[in-house]
Amino acid sequence: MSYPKSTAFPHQAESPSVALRRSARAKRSSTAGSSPKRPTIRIVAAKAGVAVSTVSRYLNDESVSPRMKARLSRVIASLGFKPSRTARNLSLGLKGCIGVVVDSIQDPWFTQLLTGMEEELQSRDTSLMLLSLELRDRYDPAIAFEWIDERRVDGLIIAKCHRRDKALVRAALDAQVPMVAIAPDEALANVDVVRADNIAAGRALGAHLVDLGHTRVAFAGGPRVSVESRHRLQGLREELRNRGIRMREEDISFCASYEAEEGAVFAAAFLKQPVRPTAVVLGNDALAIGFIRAAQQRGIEVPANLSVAGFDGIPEGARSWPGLTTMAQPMREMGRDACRRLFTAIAAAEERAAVQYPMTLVVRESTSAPRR
Amino acid sequence: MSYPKSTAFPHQAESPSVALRRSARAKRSSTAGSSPKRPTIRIVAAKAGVAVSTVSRYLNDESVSPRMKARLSRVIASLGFKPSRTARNLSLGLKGCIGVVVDSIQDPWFTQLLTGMEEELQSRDTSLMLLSLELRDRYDPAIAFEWIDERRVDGLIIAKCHRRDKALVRAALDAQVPMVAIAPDEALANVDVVRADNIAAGRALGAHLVDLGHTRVAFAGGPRVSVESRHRLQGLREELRNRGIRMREEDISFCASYEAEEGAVFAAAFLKQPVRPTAVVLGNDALAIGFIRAAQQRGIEVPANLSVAGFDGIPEGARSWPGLTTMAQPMREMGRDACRRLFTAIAAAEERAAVQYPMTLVVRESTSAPRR
DNA sequence: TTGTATGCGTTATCAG
DNA sequence: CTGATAACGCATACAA
Repeated sequence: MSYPKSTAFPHQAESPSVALRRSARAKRSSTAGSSPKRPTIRIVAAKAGVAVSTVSRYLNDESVSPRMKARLSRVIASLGFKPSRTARNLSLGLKGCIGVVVDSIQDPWFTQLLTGMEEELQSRDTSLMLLSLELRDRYDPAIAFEWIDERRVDGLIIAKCHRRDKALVRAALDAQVPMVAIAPDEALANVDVVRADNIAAGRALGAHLVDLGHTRVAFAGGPRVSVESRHRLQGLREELRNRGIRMREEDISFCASYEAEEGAVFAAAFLKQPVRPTAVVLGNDALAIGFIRAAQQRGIEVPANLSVAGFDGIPEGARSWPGLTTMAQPMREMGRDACRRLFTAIAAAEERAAVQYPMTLVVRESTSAPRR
Repeated sequence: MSYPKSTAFPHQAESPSVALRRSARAKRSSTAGSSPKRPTIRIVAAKAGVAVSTVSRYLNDESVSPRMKARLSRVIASLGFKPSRTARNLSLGLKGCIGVVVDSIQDPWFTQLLTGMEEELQSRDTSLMLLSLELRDRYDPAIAFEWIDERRVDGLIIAKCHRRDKALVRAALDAQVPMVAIAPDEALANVDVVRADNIAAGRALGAHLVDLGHTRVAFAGGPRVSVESRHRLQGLREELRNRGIRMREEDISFCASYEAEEGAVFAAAFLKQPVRPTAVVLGNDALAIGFIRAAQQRGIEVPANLSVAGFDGIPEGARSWPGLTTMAQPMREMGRDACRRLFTAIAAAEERAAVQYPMTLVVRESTSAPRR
């Protein structure tokens, strides 16, 4: 049943270009009518008795007389004509393709974003190229630089832009490749930014915990440099203070990354304390999930012994037990918006802007009133 | 801090085509030297003192004299020339883009697959279009049909092809759009198929459980029509029988889908039994995760009271507690292979094939010896 | 092996 | 408002 290695991968022998050329040749020679050959703008023009330029205008500007519109509309429908996006792109000097860069495609946070982008790209008939910066277990932005240098993409979306990506951002800026950053870890000048309102989210989560009766709350963010984490902490701290609770410095820490493993690492240290906070807020859901796993491993019951909450609202948080209380980002909408902004930037280099989306509190089982 | 709705979405006002045309116009008129204008094959030819066709051949056939090769290689390097993929595609009648269809992009199973595709597509400089068949909460393959009818993609990869997708497969076949199916739920004729060896995987998991000392094992698959589930069960059953254990019909069932929710539904029924098996194998990891959540919710300890295992090897299974014992598929490699096969199919309509990849046992915390 | 000429399907320019 | 024609950058018959 298992496959013989020798026949399982016979596809590397031939270079891509050679293979594709053979394809085209075959297509042209096989005039055996097998392919009905799609109609072109020229055929439409001929059948309508007008010039191709008129058809082109009809397709774009619409600066055509009503009578002409009606006629062309009929001819196009009867022919089933669909303009060739490839030819259009060649003429316009576009690629019909945008690049999407992220640390890892596997990140569930990104997956939701991608769903939003999918929606928007479909309606534009634009394709995308994906790049995981850590695909091969080490940071490697080389391909992104190629995209920029060789203008292989019409624009760039960079998700969770870190400090280490600064060179990438600069390259895109220099090459005048339009770019949108989603939830960058740092403030970015001259770049469209789409992110959630983290300060407000921190406040909302703080309110939730205070309402439950907690009086000592810990926070463990992602990397210390992450502005997202700092804002979440800021909001949390503000809300607690407004409610008369002052966070202790010893209850505030930062993890090496936003990965679940680091949440577990933090848990190991945190749970050693003889007397500890009754609730802990992690910098994101992944950290929280890693934290809860480590806590359960040690026999700590969540939320009976300890309330835990996160940020992002990834689906995984709803599938585990206890379900994770979190501040959810409107990821799908943010993904759509990032695409829209990118397209307007591609169309015309206008002024950059930054938006903030509100997050919504999702209460599940990982938070409860503290034990008295 | 939160955004005013009126300014958050100013991007829908203009039609995509109008916007893009403005862009091109701007580019051409702004001859202010801002864009260094990438060199073309014609410029290379001129600088090398040869015909463009020679350069083209150098780029593709390589049927060029060694001296010419050396010269062109130098010129191309000095100019930093990169061929335009758009122009190449137009000439070859290709799109430079493949379509990838799946029930939901959010499926972690698919996410791993996508990572493999990413690798392969990068090296080919090909982009992709994504389609979630259930993006808008109901099955809607309309866009996939458009891709096929309008030849908007050079080929199609369909992940987890179900019975309901038969019309799609037939349309692609009729339109002669090359296609590769990954882990289809049914047997498919005339289509390249990439899947894991589910029978062997079922056996391996059965061996693991018998080795632990289990003598009564239950199985709950995905939909009854799924050939993947049936094969997994078949392998499991065979291995148990070989070890002298006969599965009871009452211990075999199927879920309405492969989603976590259905695992929880099954758990509700399963856990009602006064006397029950000491181990349960779910049709995939998602079902197993849903099952475990429901079990924990009812105070059942896994694996102390019940061992649980799944198939697929999604990352989430490693992040929960207890970690999920599973048969892992080489998803990344399968994603790569699917792309490779698609490209060979695009290059030349050869005979179809089917491969099976071996799965590997990953033992985590959700399985243990049964309580005596 | 190399050069010439033409085609791929669309848009932009400039007359009419 | 409409038509003719030159790009866009590359591939390929065919001839040399």
